[in-house]
Amino acid sequence: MTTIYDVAKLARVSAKTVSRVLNESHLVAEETRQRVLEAIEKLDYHPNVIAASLKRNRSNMIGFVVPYGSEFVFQDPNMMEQLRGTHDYVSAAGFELIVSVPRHKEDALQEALRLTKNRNVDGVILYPSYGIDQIIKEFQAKNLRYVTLGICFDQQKSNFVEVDQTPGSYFATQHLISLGHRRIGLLNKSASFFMYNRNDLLEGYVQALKEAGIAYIPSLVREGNFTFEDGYEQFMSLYKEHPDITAVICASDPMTYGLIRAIFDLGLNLDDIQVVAGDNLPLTQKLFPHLSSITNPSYEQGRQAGRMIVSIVNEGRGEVPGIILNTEFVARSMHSVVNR
Amino acid sequence: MTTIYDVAKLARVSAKTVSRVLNESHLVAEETRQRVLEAIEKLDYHPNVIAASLKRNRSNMIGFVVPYGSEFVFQDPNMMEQLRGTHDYVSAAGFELIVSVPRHKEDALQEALRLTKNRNVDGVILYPSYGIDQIIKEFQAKNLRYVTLGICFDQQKSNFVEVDQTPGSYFATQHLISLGHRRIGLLNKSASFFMYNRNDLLEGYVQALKEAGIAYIPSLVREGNFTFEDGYEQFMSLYKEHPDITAVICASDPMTYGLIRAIFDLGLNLDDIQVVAGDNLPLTQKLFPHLSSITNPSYEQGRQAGRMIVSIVNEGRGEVPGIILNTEFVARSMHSVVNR
DNA sequence: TTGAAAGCGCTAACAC
DNA sequence: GTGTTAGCGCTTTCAA
Repeated sequence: MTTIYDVAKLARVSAKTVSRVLNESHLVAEETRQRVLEAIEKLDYHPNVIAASLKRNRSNMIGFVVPYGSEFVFQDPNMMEQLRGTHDYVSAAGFELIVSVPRHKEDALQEALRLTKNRNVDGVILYPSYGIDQIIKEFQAKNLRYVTLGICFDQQKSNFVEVDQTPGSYFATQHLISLGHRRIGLLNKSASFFMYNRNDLLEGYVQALKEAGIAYIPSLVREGNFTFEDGYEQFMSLYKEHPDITAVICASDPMTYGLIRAIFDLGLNLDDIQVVAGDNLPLTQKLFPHLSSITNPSYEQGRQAGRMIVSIVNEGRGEVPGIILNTEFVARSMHSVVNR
Repeated sequence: MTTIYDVAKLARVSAKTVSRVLNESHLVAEETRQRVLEAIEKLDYHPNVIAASLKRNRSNMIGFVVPYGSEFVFQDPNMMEQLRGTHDYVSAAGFELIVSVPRHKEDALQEALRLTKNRNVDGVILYPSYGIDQIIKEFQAKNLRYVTLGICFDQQKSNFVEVDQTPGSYFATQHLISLGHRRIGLLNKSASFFMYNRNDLLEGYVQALKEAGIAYIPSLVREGNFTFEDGYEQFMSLYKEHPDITAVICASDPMTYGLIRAIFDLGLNLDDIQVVAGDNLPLTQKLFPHLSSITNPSYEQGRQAGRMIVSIVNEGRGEVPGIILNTEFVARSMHSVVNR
């Protein structure tokens, strides 16, 4: 196996000079540099990054740790968008991305700690889930690098990238009201996903209703865990209780698919119930091009988390201010109630 | 930072004994072992995997390298299923998984070589794409570890996990024929995806037609790159040329979605055109529960590739026999032509 | 069953 | 602009 010393010998310089050419070329005389580069080329030399990592105490790897199990993660298009955003940023910044989905979701946080403490990675991106406040305290106490996708605990001021869904649901509700809808359902995310966060989707919905002078009826709001199945079942139950419902806003695209399937199974179609999709994913736009949608900046969220962890690692900072991204609303349909 | 020496000192043993407790506990007296474990606990010691990697010349990381760009990869449900299969196997075997999607697809193979030569990873899982024969030769010459998802070149006998799509398309075609269909379209994968492989989807289709005494009409077969857009456009063009078509078989689920969208946009529905989906992905089953489908063992393919690369790395073998997985066909619909 | 010493391949200090 | 020396934290002879 060819090492830096083989290159040094062939180029008639010291190992350190080879190292300089590799890492800080500008500190080396051009002539020497060329000789070294030739030797590298001739020997097909590839620096051993593991050795460099040991010396530098830096692995140039970032961990992406998610709970919920692999069948959820890799099949959830939003999580894939987040992962994609992180991958793109982090790899452009010269880091490798380690994706880790622990077997049991309870292990996720320990896994993140393990990756970091073992110096496998320079920092991790994490999902808030049960028990994370303790883990974050440990990260902070030990000065380990982390960023969370969402807020972990009350008063958290730093190291998070959150999405505020208030604007999306507010404008969606407003739009539906302007089309004449009065009985508007909301398939909300479930309370267990809020962590210490406010119930933003509901807030936007309630505010828009209030401004229009429409009574807020709690039973028009159902909760689910972002899945197809929840979307299906919650709408079935919602429709049973409120057969006069004319529009529904969804918290996620998978829920939207479940809702649409339920609509078809009830013998209805998308003209009977006005649906607002939850994420505005490419696939949803293609499959159901006429659906209005809340947009969810998943890719950007992952990307920002990547940017944040890279800057934390590169600049040695322990904390950087948290970021809040906003949802938007895209109107695509003009079906009003009276037109039906 | 606490090292193995700190633990050794506290436990009043040598560093090597601590190392033994960590790696080969059985060679240490139980009493000593307990003392060491206590010290590890007390100091919250976490072995530095980078240092161990350097010494062992083994990183315990596997690379998963794909061409096509991140917006394709992370949005393609089949690739995610493969990734999931690889992740699950590889992480259960004690490896970390590095996911790498080069910016430009032309860089993918160099990226795989780089990861391996730099000792970032112990082995890589690769997609065959243009120019891979050369790269594989380099892997073989330098005795580097790799597995390909599909066959790279003529006569390749080892280190691949391939899927043979003949059975799926054969049974799908047979099924449609038994329902009375005679004009059956095939939205095939494009020739550039075959590599040195045979055109298996077409083979199964042609054979079933032949056995039923139905003429094979080449213009009923269209090609696409597995995408929604290709499914949409190819069916539009197919239907224009063959308005008497009554059934279509798809090479992938994304193409199936495009096809279905095209059917709707033409003012037809799923009773007019009998559709056979391409992959039998969970989402497809949920969205279109009545669709018959070819099954594509993507998860298993990824898993087997993981198993293969792990055994290559662990047992130091350069080559293991290739594996060929089969597609199947799941009949879910009984719409015959005469019933319409 | 345990330990001492050497060294994996690189880079940071410090010389020159 | 370049080289020498030491050492990152672990594991591997080899000896006791």
